[in-house]
Amino acid sequence: MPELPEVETIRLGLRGKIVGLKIKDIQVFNPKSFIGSPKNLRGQKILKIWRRAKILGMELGMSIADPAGSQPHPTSSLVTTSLRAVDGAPRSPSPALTLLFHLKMSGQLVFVQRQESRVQSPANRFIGGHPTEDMMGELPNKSTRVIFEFSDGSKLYFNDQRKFGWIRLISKFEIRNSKFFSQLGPEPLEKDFTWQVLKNNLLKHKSMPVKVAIMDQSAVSGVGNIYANEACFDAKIDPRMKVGSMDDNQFKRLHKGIIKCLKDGIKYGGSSKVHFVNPEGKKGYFLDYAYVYWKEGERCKICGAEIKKMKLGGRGTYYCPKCQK
DNA sequence: CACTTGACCTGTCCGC
DNA sequence: TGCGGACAGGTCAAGT
Repeated sequence: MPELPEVETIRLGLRGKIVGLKIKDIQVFNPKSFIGSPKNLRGQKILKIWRRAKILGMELGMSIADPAGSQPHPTSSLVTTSLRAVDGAPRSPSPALTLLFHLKMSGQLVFVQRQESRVQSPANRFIGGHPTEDMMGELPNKSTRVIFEFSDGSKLYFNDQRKFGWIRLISKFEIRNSKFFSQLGPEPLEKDFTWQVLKNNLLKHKSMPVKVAIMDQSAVSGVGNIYANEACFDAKIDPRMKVGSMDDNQFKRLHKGIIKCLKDGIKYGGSSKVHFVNPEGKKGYFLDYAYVYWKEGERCKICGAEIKKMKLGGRGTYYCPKCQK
């Protein structure tokens, strides 16, 4: 599910709520959803929350004055093995830890204040002109895989119907050295993401349909199926077009289209086809403003032609046959 | 080597 | 009403 705009929406929503909170307890209902040793979390404070591609990170720390911090650091195989791997590296008694979240297809992160009722709250907030809509029922529900409880009594629910998502507790060191992070392509909303960078990275896959290529996270990070469809439409490029036969103008339009669609995604609070909700349990409205994704059989908002669907690289692909050539 | 398929899971929808 | 199959926004490994 969540692509860059959805993960960013979660980051923005959680930022003001959980930074500074101390983790009191954690419940793991599905072991595969949490990698690492959950008990290492007790007493850790959330210092910072960041996003890279579709990954959300929470930096943790113990305050010196905190009695919990003076407890022996429980052994985490993940943490200790990698620290030992560096010869001569001083072994910190309590390495700085980070929680990573990948929501994959159906993950949700919902924050609930202490004793806050989960009944429908008044629709008094607006995103993109919409009253926000509460999508959550009671929590926990049958998709709840992990619950974080903070010392002020508030809770963070990790719900994930399909169980593809994961939470991983690792050291900062491992992040810096992980193959996963080093292979990620540029952040599309940073200024070093130029059209030439996009072109060079995509040209690794000359014979690939462009829509499939921009979902390669090493070419540009954070674009998934929804925004790949919309970016091709915005750029007026047939999603089947081979990367190798694109000219510079098309790369420039595609570059612009990717950025525009991702920014719109964030502006409208993400896409909620089925699962996505923000940390308040409310849906996002990007799909109300989308041109092709999930619009098969509808009229193109630009030219009136019928939006078509096909399969490309195994994924549902939507396009306007008249606008995109 | 480039690209596709299958696997990981649960739930929904559609046709018979 | 029930059953089988296709499909769903991500990513990795295995296969062609």
